[in-house]
Amino acid sequence: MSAREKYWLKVWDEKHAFEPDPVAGKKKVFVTFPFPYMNAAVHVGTAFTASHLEFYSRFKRLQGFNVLFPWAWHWTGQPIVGMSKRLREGDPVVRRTFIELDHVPEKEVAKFVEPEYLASYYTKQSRQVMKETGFSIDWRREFRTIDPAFRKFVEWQYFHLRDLGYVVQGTHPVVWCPFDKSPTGDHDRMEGEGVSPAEFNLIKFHLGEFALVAATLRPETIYGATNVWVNPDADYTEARVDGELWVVSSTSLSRLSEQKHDVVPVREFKGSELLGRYAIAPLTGKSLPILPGKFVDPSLATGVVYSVPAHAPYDLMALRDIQEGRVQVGRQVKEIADEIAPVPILTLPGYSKVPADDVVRKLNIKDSMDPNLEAATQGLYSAEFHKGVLTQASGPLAGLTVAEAKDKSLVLMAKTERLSKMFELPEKVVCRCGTRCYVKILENQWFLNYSNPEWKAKARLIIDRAAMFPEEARQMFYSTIEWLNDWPCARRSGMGTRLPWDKDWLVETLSDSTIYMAYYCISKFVNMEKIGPDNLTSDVLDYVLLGKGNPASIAKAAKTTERVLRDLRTEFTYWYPVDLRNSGKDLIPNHLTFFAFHHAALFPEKYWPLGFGINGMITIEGKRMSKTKGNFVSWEDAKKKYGADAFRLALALTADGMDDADWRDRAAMDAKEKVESLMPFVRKTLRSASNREENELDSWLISTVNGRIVAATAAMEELRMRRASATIFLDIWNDLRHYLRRAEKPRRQTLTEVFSAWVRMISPFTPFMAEDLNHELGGKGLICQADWPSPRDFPVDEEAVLGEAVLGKVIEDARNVLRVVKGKRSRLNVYVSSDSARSYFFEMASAKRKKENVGAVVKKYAQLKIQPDRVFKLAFEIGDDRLTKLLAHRGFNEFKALSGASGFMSAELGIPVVVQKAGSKTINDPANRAKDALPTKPAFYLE
RNA sequence: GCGGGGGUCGCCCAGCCUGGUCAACGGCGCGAGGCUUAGGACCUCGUCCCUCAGGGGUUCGUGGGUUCGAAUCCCACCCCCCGCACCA
Repeated sequence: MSAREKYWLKVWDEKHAFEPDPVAGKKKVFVTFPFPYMNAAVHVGTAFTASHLEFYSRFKRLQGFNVLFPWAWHWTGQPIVGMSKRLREGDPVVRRTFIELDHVPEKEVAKFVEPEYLASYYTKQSRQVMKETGFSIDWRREFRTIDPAFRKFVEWQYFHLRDLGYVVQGTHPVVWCPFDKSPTGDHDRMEGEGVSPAEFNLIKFHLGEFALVAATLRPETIYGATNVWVNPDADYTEARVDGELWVVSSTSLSRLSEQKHDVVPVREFKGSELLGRYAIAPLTGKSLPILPGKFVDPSLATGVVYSVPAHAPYDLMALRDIQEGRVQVGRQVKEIADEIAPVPILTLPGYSKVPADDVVRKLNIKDSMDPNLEAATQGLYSAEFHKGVLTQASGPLAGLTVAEAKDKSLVLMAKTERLSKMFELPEKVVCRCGTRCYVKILENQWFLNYSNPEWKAKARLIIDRAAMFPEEARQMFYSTIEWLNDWPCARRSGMGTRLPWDKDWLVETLSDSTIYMAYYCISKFVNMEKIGPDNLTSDVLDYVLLGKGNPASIAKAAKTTERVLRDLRTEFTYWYPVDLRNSGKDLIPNHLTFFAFHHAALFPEKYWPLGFGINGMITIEGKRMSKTKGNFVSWEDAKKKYGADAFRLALALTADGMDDADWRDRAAMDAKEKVESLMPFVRKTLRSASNREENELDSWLISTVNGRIVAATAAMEELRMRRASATIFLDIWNDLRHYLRRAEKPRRQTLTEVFSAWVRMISPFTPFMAEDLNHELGGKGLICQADWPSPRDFPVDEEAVLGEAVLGKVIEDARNVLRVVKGKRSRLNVYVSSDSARSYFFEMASAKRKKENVGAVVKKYAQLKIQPDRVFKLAFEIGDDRLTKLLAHRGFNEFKALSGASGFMSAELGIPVVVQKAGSKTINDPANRAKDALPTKPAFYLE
């Protein structure tokens, strides 16, 4: 960190510049960021998202608002604990992450076996780097989500949600790790990402007094069943399940019992024992032989399936394996199998009667072990589902589509009690701990009832009313609200707050972070030790957050003072609602929408959030950021490498709206150079300035700055930081360059005015440099407490703007001519249009505009010999806006503007330029070109 | 599959809502010149094709359409990215 940075940090700190308290009558802005999770230090992605709030905060402060930008740290949940645990178990990958990627000293890593130490280390480091980057955060309100006082706040929230009926209990299938004794989410899996429980139909085939229970996802194919498959090598069990006698694979018993089936095993035997026996199918009543199928996985559902060779490639190939002797079976079984022919049950356009045969041929599949069978199955199932129609062979299902037949077959089988259900994972899932997962039905789980239509409606209302930056994000919120179902809001493990009425459960991490912005109003008092966790009773929080109850008696009961309670209430009612919450777009489908839901549930409308800012995700040099791939830039690395100001500016210039931001070293280095050269540029410019009268060029610069202020202000208001910072750093800089090139002598007064505005405009982005520059320019006080420039102080002089625009166009045209015309040239004559040509043009243009007949005008100026279509063409080229301005400023003296710049033109074009006015008597016009001149379009003659 | 966002002149990207001032902003890269002992930085000009008077031609994923006029509006299609839940 540089000495200057240290100095200004100290000054801001001493002045308490970013520690706002309620000020009655002063308008406020309350901005928040979704706290970062502390299993790692903050990175450039965090910085990018947070920087929007930082720039916005500083901007709003300059606009005179009382701005609160607080910060906190998320410790709740599984990953911190998980990393600690893996470290304790000696996992080398975790250790390497800490040491090589996060640069944590060995000595510290040793202590990371304690999860809270791990989190506190990263918290400390993150806080430090954020401070050094100059983030204007009120650190007095900082907290962690496991702080005792915060826990009281979460408990309060959950009591209320339960009372309101938004927390409900339910039963639900989950992917379960028997070792961790916990649901295994996508991110916790070694294998099987994206796999979720599917509901299998269990179809009972009568086998004497038993039911041989086959599992299927395609019950509508029952009429095409030709046999039943069991794995001859696997163990099967006769068991009493829910009071019935079932035959299923032995391994399925434990899973059935996890799914609330009542299971009592009776006798275990090998699958081969079943071969050659017959089982009676439901609906069809057909007696089907039981055949050996090695492809049958005993650990998938019941380990029994029925065979539909006409429509299932696996079944077809398994059957042929036996028929064609590729699989050795007993003679009796072989004879049975030889008798079996596929039974088609549906028609599929573009396929033969036996579609399974078509696909098998097409993919050149040889036997039932062929790896292409999976793809064949997928393809055929999907085709049949969308285009298949059941035939007469399917009896009552005839004429139905597959989807319809599926439903009807299930209804029919349920009627005859030949149907049961079981959840199963369609693919293998392995937990990070290495244990194979299965489906468990969890009972009495706690859910947030997001499916509740009234709650949804209220959440939608928040989105309807809130400001949204960018606007496109709004639709994503609406879709999320529609799609959101009940959310399990409690877990068994990790850090966090216990459900106050059911201490076996911890409030899940996303669910404890929905209204915590309100807690920033309380944490200030907790950190100042004006109130402690023990004082934060339900009644106290009811009073502070909802205004309920009598503060005097509540204070007494809670062993605190009425004064403190009233201050807390004032704090809350002053800052709330949240004016702006900014985050990456990845949080829309969960956190941000939860945030809306919970505010809708707990607070009156006047405290509902008012604004959402959404930005894209960050990539590094065009690639997704990933620690394991080494494609990772920490906040600290970036800040150290480029310096605080340049890092901030680079963040601002990266992206706008929901576009993904690409972090490039090259661009950041560029920003660094800009930042470093700004001060020398200002110094040099001022040294070259003199005191003189204001001229047209000064008016032009002032007018231009007016437009820049308007544009930058609008962009800041909409959180378009790239546009704002580009206007401020690139456009204004270019304007100044143009001014300096044009001006023979830059005017000190003009420059001072522009620099004064400029330094304030750059300050949200590069606050350290802005303070330095302000100091350099002799500004008093702190720039972070100055006023945002007003366009009113930079009046627009339309004629000066016109003059500069015409000059630019003339130079461009002249360059074109000079480029194209070869040969000797000694000077360029520029003929500004005559007064009569001018009048002609204006009269024509306004007549056309008023849709009047132009004939009279043409006649009136006939002696000028200017073709009317030239006039229209020029009017068209000039464009509506500028034409309006020209018509409004007929006094604009084009000759004066251009002749005043003849020296400049000569220098720019590298050839002497002589500006003359057409129609004057002394004009030098050997080629008779002057008559062609029109307003803003002078004629040229190259000598 | 569902939902959202995109495809622009070598690269990154602005413009699209509110059609014409768009051969299309800005940055990078590249070329020329200036400045400099030199390099870097900085400044200027150029960077789709053609053009000896400010002009012309062909462009904004593909194919249609609306319009006097489309990168911008409508339709269809192709391609890319992101999210899809018991988890931060």
